[in-house]
Amino acid sequence: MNRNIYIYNTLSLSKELFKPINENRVLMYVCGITAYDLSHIGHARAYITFDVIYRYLRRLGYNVVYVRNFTDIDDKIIKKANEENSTVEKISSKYIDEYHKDMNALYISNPTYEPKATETIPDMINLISGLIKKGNAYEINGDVFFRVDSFKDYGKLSHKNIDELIAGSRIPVNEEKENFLDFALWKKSKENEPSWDSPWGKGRPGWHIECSAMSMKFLGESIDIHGGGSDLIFPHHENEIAQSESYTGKNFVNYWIHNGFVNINNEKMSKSLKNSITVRDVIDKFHPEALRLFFMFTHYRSFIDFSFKGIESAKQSLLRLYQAVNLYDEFKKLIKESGITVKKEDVSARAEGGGGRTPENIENYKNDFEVSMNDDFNTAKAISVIFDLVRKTNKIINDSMAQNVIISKDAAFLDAAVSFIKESLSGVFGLLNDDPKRFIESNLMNITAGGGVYTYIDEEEIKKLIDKRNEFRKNKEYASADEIRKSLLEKGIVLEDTGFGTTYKTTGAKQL
RNA sequence: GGCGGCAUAGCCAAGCGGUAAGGCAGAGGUCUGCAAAACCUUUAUACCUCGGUUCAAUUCCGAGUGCCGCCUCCA
Repeated sequence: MNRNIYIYNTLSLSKELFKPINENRVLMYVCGITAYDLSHIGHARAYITFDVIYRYLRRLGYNVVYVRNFTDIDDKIIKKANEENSTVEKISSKYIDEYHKDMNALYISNPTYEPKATETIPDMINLISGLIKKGNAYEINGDVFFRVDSFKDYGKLSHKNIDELIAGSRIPVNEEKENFLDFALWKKSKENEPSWDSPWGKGRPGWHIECSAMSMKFLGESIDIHGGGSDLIFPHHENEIAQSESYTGKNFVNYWIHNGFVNINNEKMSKSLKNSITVRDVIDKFHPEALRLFFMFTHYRSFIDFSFKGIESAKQSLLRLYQAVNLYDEFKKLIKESGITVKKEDVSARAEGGGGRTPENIENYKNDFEVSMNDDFNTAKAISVIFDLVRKTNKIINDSMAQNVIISKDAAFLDAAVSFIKESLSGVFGLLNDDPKRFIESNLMNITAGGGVYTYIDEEEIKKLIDKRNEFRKNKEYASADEIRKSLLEKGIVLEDTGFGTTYKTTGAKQL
């Protein structure tokens, strides 16, 4: 296993050789959601990105301790609770449940720990007290703020300088604070808000402090990787650094990893633009793995423009992957049952019709795959290695079936290749969770309206017509059979005669 | 205003100093009553423009154009 991973570090804005603090253990923290609404595809991208990183590091033999938190106390949750005449606790636990459903549906593996902010309040209070003692924070009437001026490295992650931040300020200065950049560590609670006792009276934690507290509680004062969406760089992660490093005097995080945003029509997805798409919107219509693969095709740091057309394309690619694995399974069955001969004499076999193929070495592909993943988790490149392999295995199988013979070197390569395909797709990318045969069949049966156009279909009527047409076909009355197919096509229904009967799908272009 | 990112075939997207991965769509072929599906083959000789460095640039540097993000809660 080649562990020379290069990771793009937001701190240095460059790729750095990854060296974990402990030789065989990786400490990783990823900022989770604020639980007040259904997860959107931006969340999906973030957590799929880190899921792949998590899976890959484990595959390289690292023992990864992975923490992904929940923010279950915050302004937005309080607002939602008020709107729905509910409680903060009920709202957050509801959306945590929904989130888990989505994560499971997307085959995102469970982190080692999933702490909630509200379970870590005492740790936060300790942290804040320590910061006050050290002069890094101050209290004003029950609120506690972090004194940004006290941390000389402020801005090192987002590469901003404090003076310019002040000059470019878009928000009104809070007169109470010493400096408008100072951020809340502890907020005095208002009436009817959840609150906790603290040395500064009843209140609740500010947002940033929770991640520092949870990271330190579960992983220690210094960790290897801290990740999240690129929108968290400033101010959230910048603030985390300030708090944590002021408190411990140690380096908080060695590698900061941030994933790029999901755009809709080339614009940022946001609630205010009313263009946000939930995970449910996608997986109601497409296989969850299509979303995963859609993300894998683009490097995690790039923007990605979401469209159902793109998912459709990814779905087709996914089908190709399943088809390849299925073809192999069928082929193995064929070898067993009927007689495809495995020839040992490579030279003569190839002369007879092996196609002059040069024997392949699976190690080259494995190496290319690893080198790609080691280069800042370049999944797009790694997946292209897999597709190369797919073409090779399909070809070997096709040639062998046509000639009724397979040379032993090809047979060995084929076995090794398919097992690598399966293992890397499922192990690293989290794909191929379904049985290939089932996946393919359900896909052909699937009534898809391409491009997001829904079509009304009278299923009974179509089934009757299909039966009628098959009668004609049995009697070799092909003209009448074609007539039925043609009439359905005009309504946007495509018939397909497959090995397991006649199926149909819609073109999505026409309305019934 | 400050900081940062991006611009590669019809679409999506890797590559980032040695002459363009991969996917989708399209075309041709194999198979099939015909089709479809599947599989194979095929698809970039100005890599936004103009300069520069170099034996060599899509890749580095400079200028320009066009998109986008952060600077406010946000994955």
